[in-house]
Amino acid sequence: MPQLNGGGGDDLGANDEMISFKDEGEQEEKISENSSAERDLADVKSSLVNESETNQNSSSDSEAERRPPPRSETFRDKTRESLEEAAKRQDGGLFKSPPYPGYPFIMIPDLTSPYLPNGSLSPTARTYLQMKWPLLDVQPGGLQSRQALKDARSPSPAHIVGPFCWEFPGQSDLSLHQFHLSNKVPVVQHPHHVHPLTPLITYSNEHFTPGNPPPHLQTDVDPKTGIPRPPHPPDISPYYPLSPGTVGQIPHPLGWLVPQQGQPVYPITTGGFRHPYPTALTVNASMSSLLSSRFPPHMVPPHHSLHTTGIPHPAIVTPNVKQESTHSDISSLNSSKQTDAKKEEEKKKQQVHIKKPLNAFMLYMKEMRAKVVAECTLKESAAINQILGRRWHALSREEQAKYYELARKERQLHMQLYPGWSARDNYAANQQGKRKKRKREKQQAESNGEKKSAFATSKVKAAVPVLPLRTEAYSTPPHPPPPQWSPPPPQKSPNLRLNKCNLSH
DNA sequence: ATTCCTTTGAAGCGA
DNA sequence: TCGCTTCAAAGGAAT
Repeated sequence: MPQLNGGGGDDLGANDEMISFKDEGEQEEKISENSSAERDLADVKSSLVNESETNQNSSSDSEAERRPPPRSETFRDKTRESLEEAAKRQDGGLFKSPPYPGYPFIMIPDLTSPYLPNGSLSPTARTYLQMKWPLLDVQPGGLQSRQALKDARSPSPAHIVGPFCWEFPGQSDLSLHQFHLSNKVPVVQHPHHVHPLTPLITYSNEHFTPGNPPPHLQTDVDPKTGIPRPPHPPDISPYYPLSPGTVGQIPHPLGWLVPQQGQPVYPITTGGFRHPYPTALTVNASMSSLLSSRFPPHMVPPHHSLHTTGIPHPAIVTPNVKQESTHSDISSLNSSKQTDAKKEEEKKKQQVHIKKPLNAFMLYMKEMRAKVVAECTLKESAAINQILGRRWHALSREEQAKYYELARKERQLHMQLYPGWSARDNYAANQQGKRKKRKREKQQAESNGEKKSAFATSKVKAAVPVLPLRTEAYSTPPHPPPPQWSPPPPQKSPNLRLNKCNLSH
């Protein structure tokens, strides 16, 4: 693990960590991105050659099919214009425009040591926290930034890192930049998607339901206990953000993504948050005590999917709750209550699923996915992940180190939260070797000469357009690839579906 | 409805 | 210790 200069000690910010994201670093970031994009491009081009040679029968008009049909721009343009105008007016300059359209506002400042030696948050960390939790009040030291943050908490969503995002029915494949506001967060997001600016470490976003009432309408009472809760869980790291059940306490960054809610999530309450990870990588005392009191040392009982605040922890997934409970309730009326109770118990046991902490790459993916999606027409995660994998390798050591460090803290916090948890638990939980067999079969098939991945030979691949390629989503590359650019590492399984990525670079 | 695909990294497990 | 496997996320596609 590379040692990061997390100290900084400079109240001006951790410059070393901001290289890629500060103003001048934006260029570097662009270069980096362009390099990776260029490399992607090169790969894709070569793939194109190969594919066009070997797969000439592939459909060439599928891209046209995939494209949304031309439609009236009036509403969208008007909306965009008015919103842009509003955003321009309200943009206090806190968040600068990204290098190019389609580049989300992503800043990864010094994650290793967000605290300055004096104990205060470094500006970059503040920015990061602010980014991750736009509504979070991370007290800055400077008056200016304080004011900026204050502005950011103003009721205007345009201020905030806030991705303005409207999804129009049938426009899921829109050129995203058409929706960008001043902050240009290129997200057209399905309601259940996770915005790139949401905390990286959201173990489970599935629970987030846009239909939740706005926070200010929430009764701040624990639904289970009926005991009033503090507005913010004081001991929960924002990196373990509140899962859906928590939306009531803390406005979710995606709050404004759901226009139909119509309820602004502002103003927000301040304070209550702490450092993303407890100082010195430990859960603070109060949290530890809470954990120790609520979490058995070896396993987390089902009801402990609720966190110390009664908030379900994002790492705990309780799928398939749905309406089955009601079914069972009904059936319990007819059948033996005891057997039903037993069944429910077993169900609950099965439902509790503490997910693995995300590794560095997963964190990176989570953050960058939306960006790649915005840059390309790709939507298939498999293809996106290929690109992300390349970009991951294209990252500098320092940049990767940030994610490694983040992942390390993630694991530590996970360990603190679930002392008895083991990855093995999730092994057994799923199908017991099903995939093992499949993979073995697959490998066997590969060894028999079937070298193309199933995906590559699927209908999807046939539908992947060779040409033309969508160009409108990409802007002209602001910078040529850096001279130090080096070819990407060999891919495990090159996939031609990357062709769907834009090649206009 | 479920599984696959695809990526990297962490962790488990058998040899 | 080594090598293999699973699982984290993601969502379209395939089954």
